[in-house]
Amino acid sequence: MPVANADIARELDRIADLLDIEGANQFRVRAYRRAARIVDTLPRGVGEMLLAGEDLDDLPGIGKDLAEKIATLAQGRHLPMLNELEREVPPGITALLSLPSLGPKRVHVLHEQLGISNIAELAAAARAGKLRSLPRFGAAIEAALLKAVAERAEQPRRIMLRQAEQIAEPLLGRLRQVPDVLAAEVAGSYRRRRETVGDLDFVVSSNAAPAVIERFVHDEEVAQVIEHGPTRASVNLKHNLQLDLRAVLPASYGAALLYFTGSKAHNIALRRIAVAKGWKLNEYGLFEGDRQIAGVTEADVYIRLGLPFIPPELREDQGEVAAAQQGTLPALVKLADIRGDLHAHTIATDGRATLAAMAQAARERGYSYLAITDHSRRLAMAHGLGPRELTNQIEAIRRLNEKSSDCKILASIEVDILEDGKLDLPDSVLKELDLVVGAVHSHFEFPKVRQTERLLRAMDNRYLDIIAHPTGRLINQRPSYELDMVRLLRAAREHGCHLEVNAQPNRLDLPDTFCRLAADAGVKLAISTDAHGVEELAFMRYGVDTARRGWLQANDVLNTRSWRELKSMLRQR
DNA sequence: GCCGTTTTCGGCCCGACTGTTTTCAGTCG
Repeated sequence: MPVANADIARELDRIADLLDIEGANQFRVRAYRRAARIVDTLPRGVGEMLLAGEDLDDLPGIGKDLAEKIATLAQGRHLPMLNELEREVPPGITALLSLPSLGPKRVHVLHEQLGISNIAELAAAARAGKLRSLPRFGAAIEAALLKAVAERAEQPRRIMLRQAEQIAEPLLGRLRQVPDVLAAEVAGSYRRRRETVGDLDFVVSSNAAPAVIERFVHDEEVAQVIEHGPTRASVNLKHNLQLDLRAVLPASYGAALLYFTGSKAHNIALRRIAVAKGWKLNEYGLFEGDRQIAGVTEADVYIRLGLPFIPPELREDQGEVAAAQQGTLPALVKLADIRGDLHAHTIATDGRATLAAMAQAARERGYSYLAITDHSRRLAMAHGLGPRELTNQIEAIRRLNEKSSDCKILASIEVDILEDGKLDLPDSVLKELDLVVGAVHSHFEFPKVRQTERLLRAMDNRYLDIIAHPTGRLINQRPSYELDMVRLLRAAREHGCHLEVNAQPNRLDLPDTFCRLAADAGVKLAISTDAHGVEELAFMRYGVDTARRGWLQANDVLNTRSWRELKSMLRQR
């Protein structure tokens, strides 16, 4: 049984932590952290890559030594080096690093001088007042640690992008109203449109930074000020989310926006380019000696570095810098490219709007088509349609299309893929539809091979056009079922079947990394909202965000096409 | 530990803020 990439990455991070506490060379520590991140973001399993005979040390940042260690971990074997480390440093000690103001140096001191190796021991020592006399400790840190340990149970986790929007947008609106604020933007993973957000990063352009910061820390949403200087503040919001605010002069706004949008790895890649040219890049600009040569806008900085503008969604150090240098950045799909929606429900099953209302809403969005995809009968909790009800709905759709022709309603279905891979409706019914969307709603627990073959079997049905929410994951709630994505993509390509990018904010499924893999495999994707009400048709933009993070261009997406073109790409009726 | 349009050795991204200090180390992003 191969070890999951995330588990390998965790081990590498643990090694980095232990080395760090031991006082190892910082660049060695960094190499392990970098390797952890690389493994964690690989679109494919390490075990799988090794079986295919691929060399891990072809990956930039992975050399001979780390390649061997990763291979060992992938086979579920122990690293002698890790055993060695754990003899010197108790393994549980790394948990201490998660506490504020505790880094490797102070944790090292705690262990050396007081023998502390876990959070309980730390709390006891803090209560006894033993920490304040340690070097580089004091009464303030001792108190902060006691407080942190007490609050540790309610650690906030990353929240979904849509939730973050609902907190960030009103705040941003208020910030832009402040007189001395010339411009303000939310940067960070929010601007990169990651599916979840760990904190909010606000960047402000102003000639009066201290006043802006001062005013902001008194905003009604601020629960606690963590730190507060003339150009920067960190606060906790009432929503239990941290917000970092940074204010710079207009001349530095582009550089600051670039810097705080990240990702950190992308920034490092850019700085390396700057250094190679003998320059320096920081949040104030690009500098030749003391002279600023770029930084008013982000594009400025990129151009001066010899690169085209790189959209925030691509800034993950996943090859975008090299692509920019070679002039092969993708022209990412845009919301305006979308011409219709291929997954939507009505009150016939679990939707909240009528067929007519959904059709009208699609027309108002300027769509050329909307597929009505109610559930099939197996999904009893959604009052799934049987053959007779579906036939009635097809009739109703035809009548609707006769009345109005500017937005075609497609007769479709979200048909259940049964546990053996058969579809939940007979072919005689499916062939009457304009489009067939299939989905897994049961037996998420199947092992990988069985689940994969179930989906391959479903694709054997010549009427299945699109597999909806292909991994089945719900963000922060339910992991993906086990699935061999490479095998699925290969089969989809061979069968001319397509996959969905479900735009529901808690699904975003296919996830971004798999979108990229799908496009590379030549599989076309439908970006669909799975709307259960008229307002959810607006979720399309989240699907487009995910697609853009997956490097998709308009050509990779089915519903950037007219219905005529799209129809010719569906499977033969 | 990785890596190479000056290098196979000697570099490796950069700065703000805090609490500890009496000039700065450590943490954090």
